[in-house]
Amino acid sequence: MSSTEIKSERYDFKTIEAKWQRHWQTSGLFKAPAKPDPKNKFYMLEMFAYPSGDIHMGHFRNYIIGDAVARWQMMKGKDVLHPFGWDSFGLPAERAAIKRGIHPKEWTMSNIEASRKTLQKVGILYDWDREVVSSEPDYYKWTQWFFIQLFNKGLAYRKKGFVNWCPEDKTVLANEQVKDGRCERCDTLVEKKEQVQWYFKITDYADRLVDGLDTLEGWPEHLKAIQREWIGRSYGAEIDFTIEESGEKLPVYTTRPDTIYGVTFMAISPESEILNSLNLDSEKQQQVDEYRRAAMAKTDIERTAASDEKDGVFTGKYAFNPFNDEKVQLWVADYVLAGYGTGAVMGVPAHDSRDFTFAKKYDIPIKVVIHPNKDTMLNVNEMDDAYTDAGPMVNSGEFDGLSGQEAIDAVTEHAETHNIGRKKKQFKLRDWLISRQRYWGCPIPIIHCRKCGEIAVPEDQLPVILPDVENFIPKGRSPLEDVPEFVNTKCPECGGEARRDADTMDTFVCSSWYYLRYLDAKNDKAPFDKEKADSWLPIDLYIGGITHATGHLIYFRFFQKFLKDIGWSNFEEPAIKMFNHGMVSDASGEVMSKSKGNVVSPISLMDQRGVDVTRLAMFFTAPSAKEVLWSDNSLTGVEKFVLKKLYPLNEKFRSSGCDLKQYFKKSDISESDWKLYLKLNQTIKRVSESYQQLHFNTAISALMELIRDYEQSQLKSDQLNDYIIVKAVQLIAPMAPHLAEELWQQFGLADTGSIFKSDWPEFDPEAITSDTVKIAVQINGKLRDTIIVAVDCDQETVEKAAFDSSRVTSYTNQGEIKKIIYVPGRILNIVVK
RNA sequence: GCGAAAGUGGCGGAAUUGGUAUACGCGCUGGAUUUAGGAUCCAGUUCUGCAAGGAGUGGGGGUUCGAGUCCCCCCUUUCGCACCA
Repeated sequence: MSSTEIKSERYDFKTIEAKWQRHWQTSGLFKAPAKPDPKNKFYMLEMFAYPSGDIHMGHFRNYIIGDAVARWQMMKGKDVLHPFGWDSFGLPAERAAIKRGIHPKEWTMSNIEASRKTLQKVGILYDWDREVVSSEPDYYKWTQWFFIQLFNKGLAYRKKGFVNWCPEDKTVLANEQVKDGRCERCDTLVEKKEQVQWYFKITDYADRLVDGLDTLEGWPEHLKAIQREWIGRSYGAEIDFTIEESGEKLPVYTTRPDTIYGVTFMAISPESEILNSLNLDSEKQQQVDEYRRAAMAKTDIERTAASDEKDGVFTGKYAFNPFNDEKVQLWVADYVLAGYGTGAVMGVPAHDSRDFTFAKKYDIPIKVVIHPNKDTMLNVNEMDDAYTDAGPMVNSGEFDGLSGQEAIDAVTEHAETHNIGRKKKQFKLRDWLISRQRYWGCPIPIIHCRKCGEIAVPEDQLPVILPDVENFIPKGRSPLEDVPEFVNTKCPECGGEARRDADTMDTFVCSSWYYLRYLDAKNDKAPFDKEKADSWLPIDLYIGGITHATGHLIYFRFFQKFLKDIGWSNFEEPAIKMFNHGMVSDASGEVMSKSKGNVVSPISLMDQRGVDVTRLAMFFTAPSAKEVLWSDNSLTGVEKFVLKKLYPLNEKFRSSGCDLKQYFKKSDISESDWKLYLKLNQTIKRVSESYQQLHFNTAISALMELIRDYEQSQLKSDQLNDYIIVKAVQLIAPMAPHLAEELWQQFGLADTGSIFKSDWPEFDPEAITSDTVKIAVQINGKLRDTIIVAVDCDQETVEKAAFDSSRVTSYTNQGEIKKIIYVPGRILNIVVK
């Protein structure tokens, strides 16, 4: 007979778990009201999940945090909304379906079924009535509706451009989906292709996306920093250079207009259109064409890998610096990015490292126009890198002597008044490329008519249904292209022959608004009802991985802002608090993965040791934000605690019928009982604070201490005995819900309803501090003794008590007492010299 | 290279934010019980020292009566950005 079986005779977790999971579902414990009291609501949300069918330790951790918080908030009397749904469109489903030779829809739906059951088995409570499935027409109808709203405002548009192309997945990717020049999903090197694609004009919201971060006090600073950097706002000036002969304007963006007199060349990106209109000599033209071809054939990695290598080709043409009419060489160089600024830069080798490297390589003149300060001069021949800091301008005509922001402002102002430039703000953020050449996604609701152009599908004709097709294997162009009954249609404007857009949307579009659909999931007239949605918004706590910092977490903020602009919401930001939990790795710190064979399934663990034990073990191992190095040893301590201490409380309960709402009075109970009552109230305080910070590990250790002290004392008062037991069980309930609910019933309290409908314990402010305190007595800051005194004791009495100790006097006798510092209730420090 | 966060026993981690460092748990050591193993119970467990004592929160300096906590320099680790002009 194994030990587990012996234990389970007493704590039969399988029966208990099944019983309460059934009960919570049938009683609708987590059914949220349609409209809550906005001042007393809590919207708890974990990130939209792809239905993979199983659940790994990382998911498990994510979900139990959300579950514990939701249950806790419910006990605190809040109207709680805790919904769940499935991000079911996209590549993984399609890939899995191809592998198994079944349709993605079939695969998706059976996975959702399995995943939902798993979550229920883990005891995670959601309001399943609000479940959404992004690949179902009743959901993606509204994804299309959003597209059309954006389209109508000019925020969804098509343009030709160089895009990231993944040759493995045979689709284009957004900038956010390319990591280190590789496809985020399959790690294939991304190529560049010039194609017409759909974009969302997120750059229109760039300022608000940056500025809004300052209002998000509940978001981790680290995460906000990542977003700020990604959006990459910078201030500078655009300055118009002029091309020799043609006189054509060639504007450049610079953050350092104060270096304008140091320009010795200009460089244009190989992708730039300007190069086509330069009228180059045939020899130069050939060299330039060849360079452009070579540069564009390179992947981003190749182009950026050797970042200290800079190369380019001289075009044979010149441009004029509008500030001093100096003639400078015009180059093509692939270190200049096409998508940023104007796709051309002014080269200031003395004050920009990249320009410096480039100029050195091609013997382009270097001209110093900034000095570190008035007394330190730069000598071109001695420079081995550019001087990029601020400093007084020199060799700059009327601007000499100005420095820093003052210099920048003066130069910019000069440019503006002479109409040769202007103040400019730039962003690194690009528009969001949302079209994909894949089958399993939300169709783009646009009809292309030869006469009328791009026409949005009228709203009453939504959804544009994704047709059921046999052959959805990616081949480099949209599979829907080859479905005539889908593509061929009539123009809604003129009624003539027209074609449907055959691309599907990036799944990140689907997940940009799902949090709103939960608020009115069944609405077939609108994506949601504004009143209902605004009564729940914003999300009070949003839990998910930091990996989405520059993707989803920017996109959904963009959508919320857009909704506000079109009058569909009163809120500017979707989530007031964001929390990133740490990863779960194996015991040696390796990420768990199938190929490494180190994956621990939370499901089999829970089968063997119980859901609540597994939950508590995960909570206890580390604070939620930190990485967990999981080993099954993590279970040992909490398992003992549950089996030997917590569950056996049912035998210690005395059924005294105590009043849970009352506080005890010191005069009514014995001194030793009072001591434990103090411990209880300190524990309530500590545990509540721990929940607030999602530091469940310290909540558990506080409860372990309480139960330890409880067992060591024999309580005289039956009332207090029961009071402490019940409060302790309430305190652990959000983390170990089945166990707590079971004990609650065994205590005979179930008549009043679920433990999660009971009042979260409040500490008795009269019973936080004991009336005696231990004071540390220090000599010169070093602990020498401790004394116990009354809490309201004055300094004189404490000193007297301290000097009664020979351990203290043996030090004070060795010198003169210079000073005595007393921190009431804590420390007495005697300075001896 | 730039930016951010972190560094506490053998291990996971605590420390009311400047006030008794190492709570709670794991592991380990000794003892009890047991035919044995496992399980359980009791005691111990930062290092050093027989002890009194001394040292001690990555290293070095500083502020303070008092520093894991604040300031400066350095080292290490993790993460993010990486030609954004």
